[in-house]
This record gives sequence, structure tokens and C-alpha cells, in this order.
Amino acid sequence: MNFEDLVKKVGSPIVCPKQRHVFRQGDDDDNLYLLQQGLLKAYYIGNDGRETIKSFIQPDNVIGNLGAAYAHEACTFNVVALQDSQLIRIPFKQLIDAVKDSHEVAQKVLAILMSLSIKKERREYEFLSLSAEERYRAFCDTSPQLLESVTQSDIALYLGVTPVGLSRIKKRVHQNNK
Amino acid sequence: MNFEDLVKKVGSPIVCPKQRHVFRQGDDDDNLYLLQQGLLKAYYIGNDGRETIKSFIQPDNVIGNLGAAYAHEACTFNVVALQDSQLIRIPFKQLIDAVKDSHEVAQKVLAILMSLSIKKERREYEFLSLSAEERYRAFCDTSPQLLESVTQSDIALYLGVTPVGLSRIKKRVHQNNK
DNA sequence: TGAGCGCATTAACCCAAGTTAATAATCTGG
DNA sequence: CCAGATTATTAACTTGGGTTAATGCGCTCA
Repeated sequence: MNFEDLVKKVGSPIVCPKQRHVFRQGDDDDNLYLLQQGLLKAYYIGNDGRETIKSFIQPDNVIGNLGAAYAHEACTFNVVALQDSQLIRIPFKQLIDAVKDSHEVAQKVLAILMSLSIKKERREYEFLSLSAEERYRAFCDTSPQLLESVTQSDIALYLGVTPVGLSRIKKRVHQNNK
Repeated sequence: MNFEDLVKKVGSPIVCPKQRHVFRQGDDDDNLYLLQQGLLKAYYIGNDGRETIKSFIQPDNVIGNLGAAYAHEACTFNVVALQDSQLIRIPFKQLIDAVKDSHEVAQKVLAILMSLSIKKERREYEFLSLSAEERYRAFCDTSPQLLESVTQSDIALYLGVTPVGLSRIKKRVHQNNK
């Protein structure tokens, strides 16, 4: 069976209007979600109650709590729709089982995991090696579409600064570029 | 074929004395390395020439530049031995090919990727949501063995602060704990 | 159409961590 | 066993970003 067919067979289409959560921290959700349309954000609420943003998810990407799905732990983060979204829910276990039976599915699952890994690797690098200002510049370069569709406050929490901090960084950057 | 046998068949044992590099930033190395004995560090040299540390690798763990291995790109980081080490080099392509032929290998490769993903997820969370002092506390809790075997300077670069900064954090933490 | 809400900007003040440099402690090789 | 190198600590000064709070600017919807 190929991956497309598998998704058709074991996936359920989900409609997720703006503001609604796909899943929440603490949930027991072992699904993977394939975003077809819309925009999602994955975020943490820390012990101190503060929000930080793990990632924005754009169409044709996959989101899910791997730890939760693979090792049956509780989700460590939340996912909410920033725009009306359509996704397909795929029970992770079904994917794993299909890996056994189909090389094509195995390759595709591998590709998904690799792409997630590579993204996280880049993000790790940015936090380790770049200043907040450099992270902002990198974000502008690589994700100009998100600059349009996401509030500045959310961009700040994604970059690891406060909204006030990001406002200052922007001012600095745009001054120096003129 | 099971995973053990595959490793025996396609893996080459490597001896890596202290200070020697396993691979370097810019190399074209599509192998995975399984550490059997010793201690490695994976680190970046940024554009400004500064070092930052991506991870420490302890026995029974795997290291390799996934992006380089999977997509045939140049390595984005360096790996060097902090202690005399023994590892097994496994061409990534052989693993991928074996995924097609063996469910057991597929499961194992999946498990390796999941464990890498989960580690990166935790690290991402720590950079996003914790202060440098909290990251240091977390490090002491989760990796007390590394506190012994790694210089303070390397711990600092791993935590995303300067050695001077870590010295101050330590002082603060141990004062308050007394 | 206007009251109220959320978002972005700005200012004032504070603090954690960076930078540089000096000193002390430790390790290492000849 | 010593000399030089590496590592850790401490101090003095600087700076980026946090915090709080005030202000202004659109939204929305009643």
C-alpha cells in the first residue's frame, strides 16, 4: 500500500476553526496530524504560566507529539488553529504498523521524521549560536509569509523574546538598514 | 536480518583517541556512528568563530549528521572525542536499504529517530522556556555524570552561556541552596 | 458610531549575562 | 619536578532584553 492510500484508509478529516485546539498539554493523543489548509501554532505553557511558541505549522506539514504518540506519554505542548484549518488525523500506531508491511510507507515515515529532525536541528542551532536580533533577521529571511499572518507577539514568543523586546529589535534592525 | 547482525555486517569499528575528530563541519559524511565506549561532543563553530555545543554523546547512543546523511548535504557541525572512544560506523544508506527488507531493522531505526527527536524536543523546550540558571539546574539533575567528566567551559557552551556566566550562575545556585 | 478590546510602540528602570582582564588553581609534557 | 598551558574565579564595566506602565491605533460588534 502506498502512503496516499494509507492516509485515505486510516486518516480522519478534521475541521478546526480558528482558536480551537487540536490537542492540549497533558492530553493523551497518539495521533499525527497532516495539515491540509490553514495555520497552526504549537506552544508550551511553562510552570510560571508563560507561553512560548514551539513552531508554526503550515499546509503540507505534519504535527503531533512524537513522545506522546510513540511512548504513550502525555502531550508536552498545545496545538491551536490560528486560522480556520483542515487536517487529517492519523493514529500513530497505524503508521508504525504499516511500516512493517510497506516499504513505501516506511520510506515516507522516514522522510517525515527526517524533515522534523532537520527543522529542530536548525532551531537548536539558532538558539545556541544566534542572538535574538539574528534570529529575527533569519526569521524574516526564511518565513516572510508568516510575518504577514502571525501577530508580532506570537513571533516574539517564537523567537524567545517578549513582545516588547521584539518591538525594540525591529526598530533597531530597520533603522540600521536604511 | 536483525539489527545486531546488520551492524555487524555493514558497520566498521572505529577507534577515536581523545581530541581526534569523528567528522567536521563541511565534511561530506553520510554515516551514522554508534558510540560503544568513551565520550564525544558535537559542536558548532559559528560565523563569528565562536564555539557552541550541540550535545554530548555517551555510550550506546548514536550520532551523525542526519541532514548530511539523508539529503547528501555537508555536515553542519563537528564531532570530537573528549575521551578515548570506540565507535561503529554505519553507512546511512545501508540502514535505509535495510529498512526495506527487515521489519526489525525498520523498528529499530524508527526507535533511534524517535529517541533523537525526543531529545531535541526537550532541548528546544529548555531554550525556549527556561532561563540559563534553570537550564543549569536541569543539567545537574539529569546529567550528574557529565558534571564530572566535562569541563565547566564545555558545560557553559552547552547551556548557551559563556564560561564566566556559568561561574556566576554556579555561585548563585550553591549559595542559595545552603 | 462609539465603547471596549487586543495589539504594537515607547519610556523608565532593573538585572542577568557578555566582555575584558587579572589572578588563582590545575593539568600536562618534557 | 618544573614551565607553560589550560581552566576556573572574580571584578569592573557595558549592554540586551525583561518588567511595568502609559499611550495610541485599529478592530469588532452591539
